[in-house]
Amino acid sequence: MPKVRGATMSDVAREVGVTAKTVSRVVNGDGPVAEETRARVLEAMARLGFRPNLLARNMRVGARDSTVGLVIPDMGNPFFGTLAGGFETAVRSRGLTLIVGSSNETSELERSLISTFLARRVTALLVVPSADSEHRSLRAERAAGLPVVFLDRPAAGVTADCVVSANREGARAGVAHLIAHGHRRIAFIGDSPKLYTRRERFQGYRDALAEAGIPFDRALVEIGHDHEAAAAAVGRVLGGTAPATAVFAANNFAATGAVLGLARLGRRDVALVGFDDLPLAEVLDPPLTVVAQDPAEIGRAAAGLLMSRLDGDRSKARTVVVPTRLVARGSGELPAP
Amino acid sequence: MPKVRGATMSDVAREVGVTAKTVSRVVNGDGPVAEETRARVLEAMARLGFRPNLLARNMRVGARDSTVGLVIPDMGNPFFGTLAGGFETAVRSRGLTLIVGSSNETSELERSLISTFLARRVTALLVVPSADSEHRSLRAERAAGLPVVFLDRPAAGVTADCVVSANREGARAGVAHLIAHGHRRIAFIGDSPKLYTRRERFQGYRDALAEAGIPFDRALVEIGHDHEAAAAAVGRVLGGTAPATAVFAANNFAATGAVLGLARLGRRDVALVGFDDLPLAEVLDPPLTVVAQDPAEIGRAAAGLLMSRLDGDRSKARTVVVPTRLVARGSGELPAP
DNA sequence: ATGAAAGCGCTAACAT
DNA sequence: ATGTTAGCGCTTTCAT
Repeated sequence: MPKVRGATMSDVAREVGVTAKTVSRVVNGDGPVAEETRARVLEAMARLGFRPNLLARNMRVGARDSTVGLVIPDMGNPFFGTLAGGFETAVRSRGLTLIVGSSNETSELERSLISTFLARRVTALLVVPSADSEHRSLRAERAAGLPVVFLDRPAAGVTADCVVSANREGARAGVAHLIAHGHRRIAFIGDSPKLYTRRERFQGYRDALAEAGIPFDRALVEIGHDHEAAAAAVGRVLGGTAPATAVFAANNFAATGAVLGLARLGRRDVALVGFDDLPLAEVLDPPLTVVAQDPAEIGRAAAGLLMSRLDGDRSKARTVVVPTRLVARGSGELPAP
Repeated sequence: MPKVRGATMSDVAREVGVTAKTVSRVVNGDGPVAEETRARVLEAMARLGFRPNLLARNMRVGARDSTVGLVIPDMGNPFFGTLAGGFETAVRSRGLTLIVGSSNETSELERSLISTFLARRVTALLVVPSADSEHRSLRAERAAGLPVVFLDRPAAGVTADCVVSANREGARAGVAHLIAHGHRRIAFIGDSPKLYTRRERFQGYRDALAEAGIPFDRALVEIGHDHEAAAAAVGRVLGGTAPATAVFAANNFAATGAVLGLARLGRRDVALVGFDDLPLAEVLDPPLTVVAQDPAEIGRAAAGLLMSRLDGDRSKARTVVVPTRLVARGSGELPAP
């Protein structure tokens, strides 16, 4: 294993015939340094390929590591990727670097990642909590002043800052859109009810029905964890004596599954609104109407929350709700028969 | 700004009435410690909420920081996200943490990120180089033993390990697939020729034509940087006196643009093969045939390369080519008229 | 304008 | 089985 040790300040100092402290002054531009000395130091730095060791600096200064730890379920999911990107861009100017890990929605990996991040003395912690995790252990860290923000879903076990989408209101708006086009039999296809986002969106669905005075029908509620399950669910809600005329798909998989299911059935008369946008939504036939989330904004909001905490804001935990936006493209505007 | 300073080994030691070194022994389980001492140390650690400071440890041990710096153009792009995920999973067991930054395809941000990572003394550096960047400055780091791997595209200025998709061969296979279905007038819609991946894929396109003895026709080559441009390009190659009967879309945008363009023209008779898979490919009508890349495998391959370097492999720079896979779904199997 | 000494939190290499 | 000393690379605090 090669020693990758680079030149240190002392190395540079020795070259020039000064002390490490002088080099430090040149590097950080604080104390006064003679022009000629500075020049020679800079020259030696360049010649030796010196890079100041940021970790040693942080340690001596007593600062935490200039990183923010982010735990997301899956880096390949563009929702979380975009969120991370929005956050990173927003904190970059503050000199913070993003360190990420994916939990695969398991509480074990999540715990282990958080633990690593804390051992690294991250400046702040951002977590998309997995379904079954709890975070009592973070109370002490929070009490000690470590900013903690939960993303996309609130956490169990701690009260902490949190940024979520307007799931309930977004779903309400999506379903109201279908109702406005004359539908009264609207199916809901979503995740398992144990998921926070599904519960919220389901509430929004019921809100919209209630507002319009449409009775709730259990038979129109289906679970579809993946494409195929959702496609099958579409078949069920479209059958029976009082079939649905419209579908509200409460997540990405449900939406694409619904598209697939409708295509297989050759049904071009069923209205469809999905929750969360898809890159190909507009090339579908008909183009898919969705309730779009704004993951980059969730990241930015988290960054804002975090930075205000770093600036000394000790007020009680806040929850930021990031608005969704109804994007009407065609599939949701099919009229009721 | 709150002091988030946690308990140190000395704090724990003082509590128990031993020396820091003893606590260190307990934490790292190296030297011998009396059962009773160990118990009391553990108790004190728990009580004080002690977390060993990994950064201080790495510094003292003379190890580099246990992170790998990864520079990608865009975290929201699932290709890079999946790549990062594949890498992260593969190196996790080695105790390496991923630190990421996005360059937005700009050489300035890329340079700045690399610089930050080097200042943090990352264990290794992974870069998806932006088009106009050059990395001469990394020669010294490489020479000093820092593992550097370029991803998706080779870099200018340094010879280093590199992992890329089988762009040329993949494109060749995709176009050959169209030829096998009787097409002889096959359009190529892709990025600007200054991009490495486009150049490779274009070569593959020409390889396939040459193999089949089909003359190359400049008029069938179009640039489409985004959906709309690609959709428009489709219109052009389908017009004229000798229109295309099939389209090879050399990237994601070109592929979705082509789908859009064909839909707008109401053309269901034109065969289409895209390069790089899409989550919705199978719900399109007809389902989209693609040459799928394997971003997770690119990440894993990079991890493998990297770890062998960390294990002392000093052999000359290697380039790993990750195979692509033709996924026939329907759009590519439409027969030539 | 520059330097000397001490120490951030931890551990290597010795003691004892 | 435990403690001492020194020092990783840097910066603080005081000198000079």
